[in-house]
Amino acid sequence: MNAKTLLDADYITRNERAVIRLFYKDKGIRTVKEIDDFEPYFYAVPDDIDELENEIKNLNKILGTERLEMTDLNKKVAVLKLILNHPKDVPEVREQVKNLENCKEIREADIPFTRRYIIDSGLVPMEDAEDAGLNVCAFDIESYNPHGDCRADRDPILMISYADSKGMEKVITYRTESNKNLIKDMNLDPGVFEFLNNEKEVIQRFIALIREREIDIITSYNGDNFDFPYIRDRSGKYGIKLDLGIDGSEIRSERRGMNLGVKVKGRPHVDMFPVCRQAFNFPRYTLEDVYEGIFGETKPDIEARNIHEYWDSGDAKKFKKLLIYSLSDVTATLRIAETMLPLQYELSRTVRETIYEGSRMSSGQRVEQLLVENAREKKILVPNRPSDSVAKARSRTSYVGGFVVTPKKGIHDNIVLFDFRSLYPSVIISHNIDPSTVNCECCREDKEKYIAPTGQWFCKKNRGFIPEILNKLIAKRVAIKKKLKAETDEDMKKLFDVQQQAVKLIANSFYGYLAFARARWYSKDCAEATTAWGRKYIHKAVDEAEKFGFEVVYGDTDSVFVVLREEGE
DNA sequence: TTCTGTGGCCGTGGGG
DNA sequence: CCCCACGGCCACGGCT
Repeated sequence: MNAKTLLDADYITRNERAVIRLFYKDKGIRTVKEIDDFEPYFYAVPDDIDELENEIKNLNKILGTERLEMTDLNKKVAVLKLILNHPKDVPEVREQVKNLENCKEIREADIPFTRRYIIDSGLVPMEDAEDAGLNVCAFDIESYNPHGDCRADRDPILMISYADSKGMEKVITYRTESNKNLIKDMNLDPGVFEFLNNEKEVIQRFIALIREREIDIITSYNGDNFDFPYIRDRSGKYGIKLDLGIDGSEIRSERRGMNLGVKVKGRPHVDMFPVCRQAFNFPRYTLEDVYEGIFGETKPDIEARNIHEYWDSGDAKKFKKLLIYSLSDVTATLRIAETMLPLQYELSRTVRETIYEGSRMSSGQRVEQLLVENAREKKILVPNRPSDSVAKARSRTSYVGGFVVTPKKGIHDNIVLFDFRSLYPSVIISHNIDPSTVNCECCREDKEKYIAPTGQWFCKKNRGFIPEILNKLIAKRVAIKKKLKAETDEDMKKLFDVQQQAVKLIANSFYGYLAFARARWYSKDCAEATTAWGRKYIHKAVDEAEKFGFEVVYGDTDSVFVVLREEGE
């Protein structure tokens, strides 16, 4: 309860200026810090910097310019930093500047304002979250579905279940003609099961609970695309504002790829469905399957499509089953959240992203975020995102094949799995694999360079940006593991373990990032060189293993399965 | 209120 | 005429 942690950040407009708001939990108290002296900016790469500066003088909404020398891949370039008054002006101004005669291209004009602030200020969201006494809750709704699928314009919410990290559990529902005579005979704990008069009261009670319990993190299972939109739509019907934000603002849905994300201001909503889908490799990701996959236990379940029957049945046993099912869904969600959040906190801290964003990021986005942050320190110009057509063309190009060993048929005992994904970071570091060092002019005639099996060479004179960051990450992991070994306190051990896991996850994603078609720092040459060297070392390891009587039964880009053959077998 | 997924299939059209 | 590069379109999976 003694620490201060940054939960969320946004900006508002005051007197036509953007004001950043930082939502903290500080020694158990909510605080908001406002920053009113940070201005949006981006860079223009000129053909002729004097001419460009002249052209820009004719544009409105630019507060000022600054000449800077920055690095673009392996070249030094003079750029103009354009400082604006308000982030909303960026899209318009960047189009104008892009079209100026002396502007070659614009850079870093697509980094959202609050993210830019967090990067530039060095803030670490979720720092010390474990000591901030965060109140976490989970919620889940059941809705009426006599027509099969339920639709918020037609079918009411039947109950909202709630559970929080301080031990409160609730199923909030309402009396109807079919259940009113059952309730008193059901022997339910009135502290858990609340029967109100109607759906509207249920929603109001839910909102009140989030506020009264001073919830800091709201978790759900698919709340992004089901529960929150559903409650919001039903609230609208009754004229209730779903104002769960710490500042009294309503929840907001935003597009994130093909799905939605639901944002609650200052009280981050973390949806466990996308988190689990990314963290585990299960055939299905229903709450039931994920719960069983993680904990090895089944939970009480009823067929979702029959919920309306349980509600309408007028049968005490059936109705109770529905209540218990609803409660079990929310306690399962909370348990999953409590298991998954520590790593999510750490991943967010590692890439310095709010937990709302961090918990919804792909591994590629995490790597990219880390690179963008480090680029600033090193005065490196961040490459632009590829256009759709460039990304599509990239993903169409074929790659030199990975390491493949045709599976040996049969059932094998004593299988040992060698995972080579963890090999790639050291391959990248030790051969200085980077978009700025590949086939560099400075080493063209030089014998002293790293030459990949695929023919590309990598600079030995200048350290690449990506290998440097990766090296820092690996060093960080070694240091954490050292601390973990020496630690005796169980809580601290868990924290260190999560820290090293987060670093490992991100470090192991660098190779995939280089091959990722939408990456700013995409490099086919680098990706191919990495796997080619990787294959070389795998073959070496396999040959060694075979000398000692092991046999490779299956292999792919990432791993090799080896068995030990007995003498004479 | 600067940012928006990804991969596969299929029809089209231009170049060899 | 064939091939392939390109762009448009669709589905994916979870909640009830």
